[in-house]
Amino acid sequence: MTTIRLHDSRSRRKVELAPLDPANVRMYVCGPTVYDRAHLGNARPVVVFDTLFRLLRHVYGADHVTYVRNFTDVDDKINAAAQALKAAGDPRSLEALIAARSDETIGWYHEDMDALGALRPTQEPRATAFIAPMIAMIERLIARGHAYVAEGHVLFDVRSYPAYGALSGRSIDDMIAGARVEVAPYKRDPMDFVLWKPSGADLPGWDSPWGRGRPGWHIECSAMSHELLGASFDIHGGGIDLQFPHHENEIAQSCCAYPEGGFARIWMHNEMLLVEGRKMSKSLGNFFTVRDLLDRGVPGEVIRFAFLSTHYSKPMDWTAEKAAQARTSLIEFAEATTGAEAGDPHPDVIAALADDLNTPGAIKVLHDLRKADAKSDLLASLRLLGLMNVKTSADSLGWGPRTREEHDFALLIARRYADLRAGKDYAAADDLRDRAASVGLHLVVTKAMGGQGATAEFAGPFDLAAAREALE
RNA sequence: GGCGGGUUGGCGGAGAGGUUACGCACCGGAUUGCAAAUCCGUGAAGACCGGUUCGAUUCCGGUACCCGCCUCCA
Repeated sequence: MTTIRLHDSRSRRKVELAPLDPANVRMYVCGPTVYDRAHLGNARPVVVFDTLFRLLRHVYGADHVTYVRNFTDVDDKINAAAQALKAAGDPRSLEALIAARSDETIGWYHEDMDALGALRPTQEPRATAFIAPMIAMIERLIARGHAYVAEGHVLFDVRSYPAYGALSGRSIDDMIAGARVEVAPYKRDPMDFVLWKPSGADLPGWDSPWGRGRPGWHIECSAMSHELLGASFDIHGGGIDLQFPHHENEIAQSCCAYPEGGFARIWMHNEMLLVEGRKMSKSLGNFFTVRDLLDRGVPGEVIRFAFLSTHYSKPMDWTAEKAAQARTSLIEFAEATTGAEAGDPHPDVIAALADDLNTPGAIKVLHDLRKADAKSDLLASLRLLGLMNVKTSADSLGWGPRTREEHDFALLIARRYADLRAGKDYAAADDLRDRAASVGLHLVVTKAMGGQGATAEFAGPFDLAAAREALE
């Protein structure tokens, strides 16, 4: 069996993945807060851990991997969005408005991540469906002396857990010296964080032993991973920006509630997506959504390939140039696999992925396979990476957001161009090509159909009515 | 201020203490009705300063610069 080695953020070294139960390899990845469209940065961990999920399924069997990714639907930004609707006169209850907003956002998320070729995780729990387990875990933490009640809040006592800070390599005292912690009079230690907080009448809340309130951010992942994966599991993933405090707090909660469990064995963190050299983030306002890109005609497959071309542990700058290169490579692979039946992924591709998900190394092998004309190995290898799973070329490489009519029209013109060339009426063919170019349709000869094929690509804005007039 | 990561050829981007990464672009050649594509080939690197070594871009130390976290974030 293939040995998978992964870089463990906690021990800061590459370790061999030795599943607790090879018949059920378990992975938890922090998912989105569902209040708006996912931005491109949100998509990076989705693609990274989807690739790992695919590798695990390949190695251990598709039915022997459990991948859990949560939806955070308890959040002040969602509350704010719902309150704004209510203030605008929406008659529905706050709870109904929040549920509607979450449902809508989850729908968008699925659409957009599907477009990137990401498989749906085995389970996608919503925080609101796990309030009872969260309350139970908080009670357990209080009972074990790791949490305390103060002014309607329940707080985790970081001093009660000596290993606090181990994941992110910092000490409580160092962090306090940094003096950027929230000061609250009811905290025993400035680093103590909220497990439960009170909700006023204008906020969603659940009854609890500490009154009506809502959970803090971190407890949901601890509670849901425990419910769905157990007290210990194999891999926990997320963006590096979650390493502190989110993951540190998860560890503290889970390990104090269930010290015999040990929680996640391997911690993986993907580096950030940059735009113009800066992290894409909500607070910087430099973000655009996956949907923006898809609507601009960048295929999801191109986005995925661009992500895979940089190792997950390195920051990646999103540029138009990178997208163009990804597209070029994908077109080559699409043409190289035309008509092929998928065989097995090439061992070198597996080996590259098994070495801490070395996707750039895997892409190098793809190029080797293409040059060797190993079609079936290449196709299977591409699919293992989540590429070429849909009909390729036209649909996946640029025509996606076009309407059916535009698509059909482009095919018609390409067909006509190919026919003219086949009839050696080059003057008419060239004329058609020039006129097509003038309305934004790029006609190119392809090797399909014995060298008699042609394809049409949309190059920028396209006006179907004007094109019809010019070409028919 | 504390902690963590990075710096590779024109650009993107890996591995490995000594033998071609790879892709894009460029250049030369082949092929082609024209465009494009394709094929073959050449060249080009590892921030800076020290150390270890027969040999370092690869290990160790330092310097500079960049980025991230410490505040919602993937």
